[in-house]
Amino acid sequence: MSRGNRRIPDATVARLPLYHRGLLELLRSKRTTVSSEALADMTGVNAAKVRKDLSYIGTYGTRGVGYDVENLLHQIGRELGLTQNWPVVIVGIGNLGRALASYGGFSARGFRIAALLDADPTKVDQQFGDLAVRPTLDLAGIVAEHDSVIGVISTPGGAAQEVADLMVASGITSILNFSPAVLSVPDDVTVRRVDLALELQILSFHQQHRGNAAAEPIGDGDHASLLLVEHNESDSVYS
Amino acid sequence: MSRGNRRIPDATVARLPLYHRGLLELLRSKRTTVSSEALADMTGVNAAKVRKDLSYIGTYGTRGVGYDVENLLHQIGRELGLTQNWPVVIVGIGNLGRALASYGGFSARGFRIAALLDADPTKVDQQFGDLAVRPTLDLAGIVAEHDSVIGVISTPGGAAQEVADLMVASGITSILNFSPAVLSVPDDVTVRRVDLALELQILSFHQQHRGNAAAEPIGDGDHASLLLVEHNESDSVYS
DNA sequence: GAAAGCTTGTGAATGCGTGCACAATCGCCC
DNA sequence: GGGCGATTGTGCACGCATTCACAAGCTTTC
Repeated sequence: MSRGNRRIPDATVARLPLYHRGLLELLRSKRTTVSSEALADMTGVNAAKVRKDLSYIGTYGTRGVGYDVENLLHQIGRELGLTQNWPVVIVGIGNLGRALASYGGFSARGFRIAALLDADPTKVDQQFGDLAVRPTLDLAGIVAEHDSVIGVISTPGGAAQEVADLMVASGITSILNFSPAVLSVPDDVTVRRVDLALELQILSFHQQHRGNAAAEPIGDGDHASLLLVEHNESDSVYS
Repeated sequence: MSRGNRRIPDATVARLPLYHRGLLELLRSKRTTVSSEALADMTGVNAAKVRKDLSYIGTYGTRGVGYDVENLLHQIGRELGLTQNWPVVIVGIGNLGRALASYGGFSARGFRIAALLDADPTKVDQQFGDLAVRPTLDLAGIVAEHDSVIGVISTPGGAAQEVADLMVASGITSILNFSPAVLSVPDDVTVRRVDLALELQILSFHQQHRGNAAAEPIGDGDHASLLLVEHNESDSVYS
């Protein structure tokens, strides 16, 4: 909407929050303008890429000077929809759900935790901060009370699809999924998945393929001794 | 090493853990073979992409039949280095650090939490599960005791670079960074960043650009009323 | 033992993202 | 008021990733 009419590439969307954070920092240190190169250094991005990214949302820079910090911050915030203070509902109040519930970074960046839900009756009514846990089935009612709720799933993998279905039925169209499950949802629903173990496994790959001479993998070439660590999802961060 | 001699593309590495998890599930349900299409359905990936990804690590399929679940699981696990039971050290025992410490998914997938560290003296010696929190400065000693430690940073953003420097100095070459800070490290160190607020902001973008008729952004075109939610990183998930 | 039916592995085409390089433009100074 | 240094915005070329399409190859059936 407004100026930037071209479609914004996904890769750019993923970096806009990075610039937003960098600009916030500059604002606090009273800088009024910033060059693409300075912003690039702060965010670990190539300077040309910064300029191209910003060009998708409009022409807010001044040649020979740079970008006005305050204005650019506002424009990016508007593009990202951070002016709206989106209500967030967290389903699954295990270790991770609790950590998310007390995460200052959410409320500090345009999000407001509207409710904590859990299907376990022994968890219902427990108090975290100024919110009490409510039964998962209250979801539809809560969504109806707010505009454009964003759903967060921090249940074990086994319950995730069920929760997602409930979210979709309640009218939620944006879901952040912390469970290892791969969710299937209608096309008009956006799901982002954050998988903690997966990230470690990717690191493991790099560690393994670095020259580091750590012990060779066990059972190389002989997979009779198949490693099969138990796969118990119940006593996890989710429950 | 061994068969797959070609370099494996990053995009493929990021998907291997997905296949690994899918295969684990198949193994539990006693399936002995699986086609690329079935695996694709389970993981939400295109079938041709599955085959190409797998072809990078070797030729383990049988035409007309599919892949042997047990063998493929072993091969992917070996490629990812999951046979090694990597020691993981978590620095920053706030809400998130605690959630990670009790995360069953880590120990269930080839990782073992070797130590919990925090710079705050009031946190030191607190017990979580069977581990006591130790001072951050013990890091070098702990790394020396183990092979190929993977570092996890769950401190507030302000302390992250300092912790990263300490990790690098201690010999750690793989870091998982949950803080919002952008770390600068030597080229031979791999850093992956998981930013919870960033994920929500990406969702916010999609929500905003969906046709949904939710209220237009406040202060459109007039950025005098700049949104400036307070940016207090101290009372967060990290502390 | 030949034919039919699957399924893999991969060549080739396409699309997306990245980064260089440079013209266009601005502010500043003399 | 003109020249100079700085910085943006973007055309273009390159490389990586995705997807299609199909030959190669295995198993089963008759």
